[in-house]
Amino acid sequence: MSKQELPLINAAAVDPGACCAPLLCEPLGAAEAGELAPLFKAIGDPVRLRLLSLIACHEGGEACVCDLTSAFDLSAPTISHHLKVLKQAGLIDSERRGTRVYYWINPGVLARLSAILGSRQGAGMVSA
Amino acid sequence: MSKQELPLINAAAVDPGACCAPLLCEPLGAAEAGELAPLFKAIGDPVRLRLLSLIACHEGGEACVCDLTSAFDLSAPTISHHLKVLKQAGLIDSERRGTRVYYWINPGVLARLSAILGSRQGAGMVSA
DNA sequence: CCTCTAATTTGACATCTATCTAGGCAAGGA
DNA sequence: TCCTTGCCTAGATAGATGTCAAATTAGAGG
Repeated sequence: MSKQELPLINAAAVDPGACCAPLLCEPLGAAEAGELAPLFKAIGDPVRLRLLSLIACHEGGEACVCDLTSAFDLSAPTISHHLKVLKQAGLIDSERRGTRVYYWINPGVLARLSAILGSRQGAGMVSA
Repeated sequence: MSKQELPLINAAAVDPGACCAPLLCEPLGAAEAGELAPLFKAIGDPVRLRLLSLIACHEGGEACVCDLTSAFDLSAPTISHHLKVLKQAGLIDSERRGTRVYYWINPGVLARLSAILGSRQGAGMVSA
């Protein structure tokens, strides 16, 4: 049915020079998959996806926990838990400043994930 | 610390015309997050990530279950289960041909995810 | 009609996860 | 020193998830 749409992607995948979407290029090894999957898993939760977005879009590229908590109907410990998951996955980083803790996005990781899913673009151009 | 790297991303985010990385552009709404998260969750498992890659890279852009099962140290029902998850997420599609069932990738969905994570490129160009 | 192969469904089980309440720790101000 | 604010940790619990063995369906041939 939708097989007719595949050539477009595969054309990019076969491209020898700029080939950079492993997922569509060559079969992902078990090791690589074991490395990548936890990253996708981390953003595979609505709360964490929104947290990531809120942090990225917040003024100055960083947000304190109090800003984030107020955006959800969840308890503070729950938000804290999700932030921990994102941080352990390497998607965000944090720093305590006075009484507050600020979080910001680790932009390279997101770009890498995008490149892996995309057919080609976004690999080299975004990271730098 | 890594705040110095953000402006690049944000520059793209502020771009009024081509702005298409919601996650980095504007805070993701709960509804959108609830729609996107299951997709990331589906690829947030090493086995499913490899399955997706195996299918995409297989000759002809499609693979039968027997090809896939042999690549893992898992029982057939388990593979079947993961394929079902991927299919229900809309990432793959399938068709029975004789005694075998063939799976292929739904390329638009992957491109969309890539665009959402990427800072800009890959949004409009891949979908067509 | 029986059998063989390919794939899925069912049911069970152990593990993981999201969430909460209660309590603790750190920084700053009275 | 004591209180207040901001955030995290610990422990508990209900529900989701990954896996397998056993049973079931679907197609192709004897």
